[in-house]
Amino acid sequence: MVKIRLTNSRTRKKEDFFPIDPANVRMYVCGPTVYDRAHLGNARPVVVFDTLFRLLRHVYGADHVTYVRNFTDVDDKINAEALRRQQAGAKGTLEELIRERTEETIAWYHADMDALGALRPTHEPRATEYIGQMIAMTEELIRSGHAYAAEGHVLFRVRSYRDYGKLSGRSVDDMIAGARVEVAPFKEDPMDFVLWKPSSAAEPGWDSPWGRGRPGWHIECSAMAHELLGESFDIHGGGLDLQFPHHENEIAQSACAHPHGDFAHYWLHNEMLQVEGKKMSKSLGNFFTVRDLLDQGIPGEVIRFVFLMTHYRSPMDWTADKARAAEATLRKWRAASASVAASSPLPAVVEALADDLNTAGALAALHAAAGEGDWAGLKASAQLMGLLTEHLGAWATAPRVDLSGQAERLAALRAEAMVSKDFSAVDALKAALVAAGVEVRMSKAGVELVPGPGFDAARLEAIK
RNA sequence: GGCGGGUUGGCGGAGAGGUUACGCAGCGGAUUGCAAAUCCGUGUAGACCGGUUCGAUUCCGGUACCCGCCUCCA
Repeated sequence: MVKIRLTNSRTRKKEDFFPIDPANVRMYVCGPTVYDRAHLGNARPVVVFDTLFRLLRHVYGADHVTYVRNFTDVDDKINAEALRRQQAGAKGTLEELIRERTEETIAWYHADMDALGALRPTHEPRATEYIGQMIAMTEELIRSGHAYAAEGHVLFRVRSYRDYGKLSGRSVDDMIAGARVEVAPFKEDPMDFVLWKPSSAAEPGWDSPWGRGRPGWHIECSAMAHELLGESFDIHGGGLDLQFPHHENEIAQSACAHPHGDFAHYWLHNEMLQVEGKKMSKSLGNFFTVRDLLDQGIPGEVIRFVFLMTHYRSPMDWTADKARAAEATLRKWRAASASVAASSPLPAVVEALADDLNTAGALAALHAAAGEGDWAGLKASAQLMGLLTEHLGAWATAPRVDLSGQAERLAALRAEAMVSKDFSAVDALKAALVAAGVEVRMSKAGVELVPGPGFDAARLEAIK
């Protein structure tokens, strides 16, 4: 059995991974809020944890891993978008427009993440389908004294959980000193956070013991993880920005509501994404979605490769340069392994992945395999990482065009030129072919024409 | 202010207390009418200052700089 080691944010150490039940390894990852297209930053945890999912399936068996990633479909940005549509004349109630918006966004999300070669998780629960469980959990927290109702809200009593702040290395008192917390008259303590809040008529709401309202953000993950994975499970993942307060709050709620469980054993956090050295933000004009890149003709497989070039715990810089390098490598590997059947993943690749998901090291092992001409091993290993798979490969398939006529013509001109020593006609045709995106290979053996990345059939037609 | 992370050769980016990372680019060569593609060869890097050690880029301490979170943006 391959020994997996993971850096546990909770202990800040790299630890051997021991699942609670090897027959059912369980992982929960915080998913997107479905109000708009996923931007590139959203895609990083998807690829990171997809890679971990694939590794776990490889080690424990495909049927022995349960991966849950939620859709947050209760959110003020969704409400705002639905309201905007209604005011713009869209038909339907607010609830219908919200549902419409989230359905649409989820479909986009699936399409975009599929394009990155991410497997669908075992379960993709939507917050709106677990409101009952959230209410039940909130009631339990009130009953056990960890939460209190006030003015239609229910708040978690942070001081009632001794270990609050442990995951992110903060103390409640330090945080109060920072004083960047929402102060509300009904809070016992400024750090207390919302489990339930009242909804106005213009907001979606559900009936509850505290009146019509909606859940706070953090409770959904605790409720869904409990429902689908149990009181204790193996891995909880997400972006580093979620470590505080989101994950801290999840732990507090879950630990207090289910004192006999210990929630997640291993916490994994991926570092953030940057673009050309800067944080991606709308104000800097470097904000873009996964779909934007795909529409520009950058294949999802290339995006995935670029992500895997950097270890998940380091900030990753997206650059056009890296995309170019990744595309060149993938083209080479795809061409070389196209007609080869995948064997089994190389030990060096599996070991690199098992060592805290060292994807950069795994890619290096792939390069080594390429150097040795082990295309069967390379293909199997790359596929373990979600690369060189069937369904991602369409972009790299050379256009099916018959270039034999041009090739014969070029060969004839060349043969003449060899005698006359006047190569101008040969060079002119070659230049035209290159301009049309055709790779021209001439050797003693003959002339070979291969459609390249920028192949342009129209320009080829123009050559006569 | 609090907490956390980082600083590796032209660029990207890993591992390992002492032996070539790797990729891209570059350079040299083979090959080619010239190229392209391919192949071969080629790089005394480790922010700074101390400490531990026979030996540190790798461990420990400090300094500088950068970044993230604490503002429901992953």
